[in-house]
Amino acid sequence: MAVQLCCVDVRAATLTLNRFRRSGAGPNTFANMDHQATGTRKDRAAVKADEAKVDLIAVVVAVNDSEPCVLTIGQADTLPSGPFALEHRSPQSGLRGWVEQQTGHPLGYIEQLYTFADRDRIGAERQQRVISISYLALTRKEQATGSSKCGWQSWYEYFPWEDHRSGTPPVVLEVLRPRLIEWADGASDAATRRERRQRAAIAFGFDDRHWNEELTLQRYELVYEARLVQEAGSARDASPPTLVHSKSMVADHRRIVATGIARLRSKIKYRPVVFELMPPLFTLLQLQRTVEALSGRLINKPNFRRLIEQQELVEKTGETTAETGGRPAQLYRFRHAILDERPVAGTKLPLTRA
Amino acid sequence: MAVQLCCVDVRAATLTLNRFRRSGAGPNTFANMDHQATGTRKDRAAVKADEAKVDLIAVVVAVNDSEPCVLTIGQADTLPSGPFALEHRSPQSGLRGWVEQQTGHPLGYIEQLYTFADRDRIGAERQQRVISISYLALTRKEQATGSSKCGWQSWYEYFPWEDHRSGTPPVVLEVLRPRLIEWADGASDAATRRERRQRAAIAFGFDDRHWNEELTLQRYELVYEARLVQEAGSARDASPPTLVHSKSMVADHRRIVATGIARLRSKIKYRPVVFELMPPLFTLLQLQRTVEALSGRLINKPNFRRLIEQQELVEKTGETTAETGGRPAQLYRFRHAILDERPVAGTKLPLTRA
DNA sequence: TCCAGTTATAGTCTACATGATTATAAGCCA
DNA sequence: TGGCTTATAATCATGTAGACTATAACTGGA
Repeated sequence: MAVQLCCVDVRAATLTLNRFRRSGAGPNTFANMDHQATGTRKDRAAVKADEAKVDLIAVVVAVNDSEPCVLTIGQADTLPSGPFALEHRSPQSGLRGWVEQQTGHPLGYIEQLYTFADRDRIGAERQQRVISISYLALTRKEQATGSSKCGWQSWYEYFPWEDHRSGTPPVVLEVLRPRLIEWADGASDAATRRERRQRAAIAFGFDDRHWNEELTLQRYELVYEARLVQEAGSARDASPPTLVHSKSMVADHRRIVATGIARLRSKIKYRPVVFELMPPLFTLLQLQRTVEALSGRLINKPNFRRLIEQQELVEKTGETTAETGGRPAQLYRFRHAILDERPVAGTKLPLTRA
Repeated sequence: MAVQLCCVDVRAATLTLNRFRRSGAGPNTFANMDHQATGTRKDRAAVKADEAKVDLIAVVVAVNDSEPCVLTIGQADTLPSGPFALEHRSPQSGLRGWVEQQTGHPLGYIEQLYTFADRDRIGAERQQRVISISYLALTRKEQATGSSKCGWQSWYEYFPWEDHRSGTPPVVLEVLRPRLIEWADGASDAATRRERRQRAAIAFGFDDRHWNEELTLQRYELVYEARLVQEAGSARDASPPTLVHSKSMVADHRRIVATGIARLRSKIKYRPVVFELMPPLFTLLQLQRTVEALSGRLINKPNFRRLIEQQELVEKTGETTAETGGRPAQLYRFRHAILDERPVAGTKLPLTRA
């Protein structure tokens, strides 16, 4: 039990983990649906087995002016997505099509995030399962064709507690901490109380622990479980929860964004994916600011430069730019060749928490 | 172009990458099907859009006597799998059901590997897409209920070039290297020849490069592209390829196993998943042998012990065992508590290649 | 013109982790 | 008893990460 709980894939499978926790602990809309559905569906299984609708959904990320952004449609509360249709050659190409159609934005780098299948979204009319394959895409804003159908939102609008570039944001200690402690103490048995407190402390770095920027998904799971975000819903709850101020999204889209952030924050440390978000020419400080925007924490400048330069990930162009205010900076470009030279060339970054 | 090619997710998406390469270069069964199908399907799309069969498929791993094994059915050439049916509460539970039914083996730890959707498996009768969600599962052999329906196969039967515990295996330098060079030189243009040579050198550590055990999938992709494994097929080929001696599997199951191996080899370095494969009590050498079995390379003993002990991942039981031949060894157990104490407690292992 | 402020860039120092190696202890078996 | 096995402790050299300092080059305003 403990074994399985703890060793589930950090990246995204925590979802399953927490679903399990929820369904085991008290009334929850999702968990209930789960049980009901299981009963009624079994009869149908023989008739119309294993048919499913497959959705493709994208977390498209860009960084502009040191602000990491995610591409949305609707009221800035929906991720671009669409069904995986037979005419699509591959899910990736299908995703490109949907995103371009809905936002006018062409995609470059795409990587699969996670396939969500255990949430109980049932097809509108018939008893049908919906499976969502989520993807992380990296681009630059400028590549947009000026379509106004879409919007770029700073991802810290949805996760204000994730930005630690100017120190721990007030919301963490002033709002989240007391609320989470409240939530922890609201558990019926002592074991759960202790476990909840510890989870919160680990995820948010309470009690002299260090902040770990990669735990974005775990943190979202916590505020969700503690019903501090709108998506968690407040129906049938005796004590209406006071929400933490943050922008919400439809369905579980915010959770998917959290999954994407966590993946990206982890990945920039061992693969040179940051460059997908950079313009062709850039200064080292611009590069640093981009990494800082993504990871949500500041980096020591000399160390950053040293690491980047000694890895031969970039090369000088000879040109300089004076747009930075102070002494003109060298303009660098990404050395694409590095990817052919070294096995799985990593971008080591000075982001290893103490 | 180069950007996207190189930055695709190493873990599994290399599949897409290489599919792309193949379809761009010469006749290939898969690539051709791709094109044909795209044409005929488009008409149907409006009528019966986005319906799909979803398959669950498992790479179940166990280690016995320093031999890493994968659970198979049939002629040791098939992974346990089955359709994701409406009666399944979640894909994980569905997978557990299928594996237990087909092999009699209960599963503990499960993590999602990758969702394959772009390969052109079409439903037998009707034009229908098949999506496979693959999972990596870790257990121990003893947990089997003695069902004879299944078989455990050393994964080095399928990938003989992956075991470097007694140095570089002869097959690499004596067979693979010349064949791959042959294949590289068989390309029509010089650029492709150079690129192929470099890919082979990186993946297999030729030309004084270091062996990187995590590149299992890339290596399989190479031998597949060079048509050195049976799955690649030899029909319609002027020069019948000479196969490298290795056990093959149905469809793309071997590729899925390669994906699982790569994931596991990477994961044991930063998360304490090895313990899922260990008995409750074990000696440090047994633990080391297990890690060595998985990674396919030897580890420095004192360093391994130091790393394991200082991370407080294990604790002494006080008991000792004399079954090891020499001086009796302390029996340890995994400290499950560590998972609650530390954020995302990692198992650092002295496997960082120089 | 000079100074304050900004950024760029080079270099230093320390602590610690890693890799390689050696030494000693404790059992078995011939 | 001695030689074999393995366990376990300790040492040493190397390299790297993190923190810090110093200098260079430009802008804009007094």
